[in-house]
Amino acid sequence: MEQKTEGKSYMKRGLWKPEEDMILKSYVETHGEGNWADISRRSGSIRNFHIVLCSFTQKTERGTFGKLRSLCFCVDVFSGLKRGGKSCRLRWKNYLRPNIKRGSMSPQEQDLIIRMHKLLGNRWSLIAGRLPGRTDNEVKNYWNTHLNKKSSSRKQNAPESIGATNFTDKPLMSTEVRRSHGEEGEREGNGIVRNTWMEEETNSFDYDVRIGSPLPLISHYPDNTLVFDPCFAFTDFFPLL
DNA sequence: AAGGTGCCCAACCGCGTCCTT
DNA sequence: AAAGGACGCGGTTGGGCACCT
Repeated sequence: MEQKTEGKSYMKRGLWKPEEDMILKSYVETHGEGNWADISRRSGSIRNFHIVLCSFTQKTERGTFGKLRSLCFCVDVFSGLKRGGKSCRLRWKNYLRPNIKRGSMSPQEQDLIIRMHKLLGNRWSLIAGRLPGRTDNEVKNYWNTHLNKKSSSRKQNAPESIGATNFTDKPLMSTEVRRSHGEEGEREGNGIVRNTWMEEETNSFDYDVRIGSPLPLISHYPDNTLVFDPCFAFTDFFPLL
């Protein structure tokens, strides 16, 4: 799904792929936040690229199992990430930014949202500012799907403590990541085994094409188990390029 | 098992504000 | 002071999933 936006080339839309996340994350870590329009503007001019190694551990109710390692080549930064600036900013702000808290709202957070909303109305960014790790989009969605109904039904019924409601935990990973890692389900009560891949660590290595940095063609990861040749056809790994 | 329905939430859109020139 | 671009915010949409019949 692509569309001509922002008066430039055709921009990709829809759900973000893990590779795109990786590229955006790499860009922001290298260049900092802001200049979102530059990400797509610089698209196509490969100047350097990152190698990112992610480790995941599989946690089940029977304990923690082996690691899944995924090797990702982030063709920098200047990557061919055909996304509009707005889309990149939103993705970073709502999902990729460090310290984003995922999972269900605690009773305290629910209570705070209700009280703040009573005070400020739909000023979601202000409300989110009082909830560390929560985004305005998340607070807004949460209000619209959970609290709005509850709040209106509370007007009809007797006022109650909001902490009494039993909310189920949300998954820890985004929809697309959960799908790509084959998450089975969270309904432990129904006999379905919890099977969640958790990102454990990420290592990245840079190769600068501009200045021909003297990084070796063969790199070893900390445990000396992986080898990488940057002359690789990395486009094989990035259908989006 | 298959189809219908409703819910959730990530992402998009439009508009207002801020900043730079 | 004006214009244009970048950014931020709130409203809305729609894809995918779970549940129901």
